[in-house]
This record gives sequence, structure tokens and C-alpha cells, in this order.
Amino acid sequence: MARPSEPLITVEAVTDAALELVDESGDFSLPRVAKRIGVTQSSIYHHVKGRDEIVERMRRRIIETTPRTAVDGLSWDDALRTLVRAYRDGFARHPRLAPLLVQQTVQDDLVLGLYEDIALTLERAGFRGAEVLAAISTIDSFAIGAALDLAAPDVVWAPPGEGYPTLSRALSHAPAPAQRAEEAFEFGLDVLIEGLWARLGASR
Amino acid sequence: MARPSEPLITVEAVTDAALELVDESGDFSLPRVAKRIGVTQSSIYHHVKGRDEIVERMRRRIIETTPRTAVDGLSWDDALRTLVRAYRDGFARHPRLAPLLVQQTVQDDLVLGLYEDIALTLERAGFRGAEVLAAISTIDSFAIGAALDLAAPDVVWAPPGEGYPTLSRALSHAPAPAQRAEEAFEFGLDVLIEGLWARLGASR
DNA sequence: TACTAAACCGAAAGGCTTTCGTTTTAGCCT
DNA sequence: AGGCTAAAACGAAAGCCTTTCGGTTTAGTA
Repeated sequence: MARPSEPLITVEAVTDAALELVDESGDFSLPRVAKRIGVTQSSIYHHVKGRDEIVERMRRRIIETTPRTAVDGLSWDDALRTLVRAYRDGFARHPRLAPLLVQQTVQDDLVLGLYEDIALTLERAGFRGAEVLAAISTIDSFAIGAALDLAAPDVVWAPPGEGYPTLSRALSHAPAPAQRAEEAFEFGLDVLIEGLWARLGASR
Repeated sequence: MARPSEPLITVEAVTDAALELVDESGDFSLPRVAKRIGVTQSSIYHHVKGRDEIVERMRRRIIETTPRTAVDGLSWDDALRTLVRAYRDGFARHPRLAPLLVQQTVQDDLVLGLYEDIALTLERAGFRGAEVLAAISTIDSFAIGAALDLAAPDVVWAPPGEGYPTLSRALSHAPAPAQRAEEAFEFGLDVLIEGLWARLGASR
């Protein structure tokens, strides 16, 4: 087939197909993307530079589709809560994408906008200089860890055999998997913010 | 070549070679492992079941080689600090291994021993029931996120262009990459523990 | 002494990403 | 109107990868 009057596919179609595959199977490959949108593998290279670009476009996609929430009127801790939830909610909609994203360095500038908002909020709270950066790292670590937690099957949290009595007891109180991850995230977010409050008081 | 009098390789040699490759290049493959230890790819399958088993053996390896620290005499927060540091130090010795591990579910029971110790410590602190589980998740998320932070190149933290003034200002205070990750981890650990303290007070 | 399991090799199947050459179309410039 | 270039499809193939299979020799056991 030669060049068609209208392109058969678009970058968006490629990204969509890849995201669907990730949601369904936890991974994607160019042959499978190609089959899904009805072209050959090589045609895809006319629309994206390679596999990595598709991953980056999926990253951007989940951030784009997260509504950019206004944060101006809120107290710093409510603002931070809102921003971190927004970050994590993007992942929650496509849990199995997280392992693919952490494998690859961020090249997208949309993410930076989120970091900027978080940095602003932290300064508003009273953090300065190197502490702002350290706090961002902490928040980032927690959010990414929580996203991976969503993607992980419940094997780790399946009741193990004998020999771990305290862990087993804790697990006996576990709600359904998805709800467990959700509650754990909210708990962790609370702890994080309480910790930041305490940290502010200490340096004063 | 036929069967040698003494096996040319062992599971440990395979694991060692794979870990070296990960340290050097961030990934490993069976052909490269085979070349490094001087056998063919197919020979490896006489010692391990497949690629996944090698990854699991690397996971176990970094936990095994982390000295199991006694925690009995310590206050709960110092105990927790010690345990989380131990967990994270395992990753710190092989930072590029983290992305490979999060891709695959834990099958190793050594990890559970660490979780059990953490659960014990949390109960000692005064947490009960579902809160213990939520706290473990939070700690886990943070530790894994911090490990990934170690592995990530500094692209995210490279000063971006205009338009992100607060983030840029924060970045201007950044120390060297490795030190930055280290300081961020200690800061985050402090925040986490302060948050847990606050959480204890709230429910009392 | 025969049989079985273990450990090597070589070869190959079937996946993957990426590149290259070919063909045809669309759009633009003279 | 004619011609050039860039774009978008295809097929084929190179070069990775994981895993399996058959052949060969050795070690240990009944």
C-alpha cells in the first residue's frame, strides 16, 4: 500500500491503543499496537520516534486527563493534599502503567508544572531552600510508591504461613485489595502532612 | 562439550554475574550472563528456571546481605528508623536493581521477616488493627519510592527552562545527586516518623 | 553392569525493536 | 502545468532477546 490520502493512524491512536494494551495485559509491544490499529509495525515509526516516545506520551496522557485543580484559596496543607491526590489519581486510573513509567526518566514538561505547584505550596507553608527540594523528593517517593502499590497484585499481602504472627494479625484487618490501597494512601498522606507540620514547628 | 566432572557454574555465580551486569548497565540478559561466566545460554537453564528466578534471587541477595539488625533495646521510633534504613540500604548498594524488582511480584519469604519486624514495632508504638497495615503500606511506598529515586538519573532534577521559578530556586540549593537522594531520604524518614507520632496523639 | 539424572553444547523457534528500500500520494514552487 | 520534496504506507530483514529441544558425556545408584 502506498501513502493514503488521509493518514490511517495518528499519534493519539497509537497512544490510545498502547494504553489499552497496558490496562489489559500490563504491557504493550509495537506488533500488538500495530495489529490493534490496523497497520504494520513499521508504519508506527512515521508517527513516533520509537517505543520510548509511546511511553512518554502515555505519561503525559494520564497527567493531561487529570483535571488541573485550582489551589489558590486553600490552606497549604489542603493544597498539598489536593496536588498529591491529583498526581496519584492519574496513576490510579491506569495502575499497570506505573511500572513502565518508573523504568524511564521523565522527559515531559507537564510533570514539571505539577512539581512547580508543589514547590510553591511548600514555600507558602514556610519551607526554604534545600528543604523544599527534600520535601518534594519525599512526596514524590511516596506518590510513586503508592502508585506501584496499586499495580502490585496482593501477593505480598496474602496471609503468609506461620512465623509472622504480628503481620498476620495486621492482615486479618485488611479490607478488599483496591480499598486497602486507597485507605493506605489516605493514611500515608495524613502522616506525611502531619510530619511536615511538625517539621515546620521544629525549625522555628 | 559433555557433562563436566564438576559443574562449571552455580546458581550463585549466575546471580553474581547478573547483579554485576545490572550495576554496570542497568539491565541484564541471559546471553550476557552466559558470556560472563563462560557457558552458553542454554546451560543456565540447568541451574535456574528462567529469567524471573534470577531476578528473585537478586532480590533475596540484597536482603540477605543486609545485616539483620537487633532492634530490641531501642525506642519504637529509633527501631523503625533502623528497619527502614536497612530496607533502603539494600537497594542503595544496587540502585539500578530497583526498577527490575518493582516489575515483578515478591515471591521471597525473607522480605516477610522484615515486614514482621516492622509490624511488631508499630504495635509497640501503639498502633492497632487496620492502622498497622496502613502504616506498613506507607512505609513500604516511601522506601520503594526512595530506592527508585536513587536509580533515577538526575534529569527530573536538572534545572528546567523558564516558567518554573519556585522549582528552579529549590533546585539551586541541590547538592550532588547521590547526596541529594541521601538527604532527601533522611528528611522523608523524619517526616514520616513525626507524622506517625502525631497520628498516635490524635487517636488518644 | 546397566540405568537414570545432571550438565554441557549447538541449533532453532518465536518473540521483540528498529532500520531500510520501495511505492504512491499531497502540497508547494516556479 | 510540471516537477520536487516530504509524508505515509508496506514488506523484508537485521539483531536483539527468552526459552526449548536433541545430542553427548559423565556421575551416581541399584
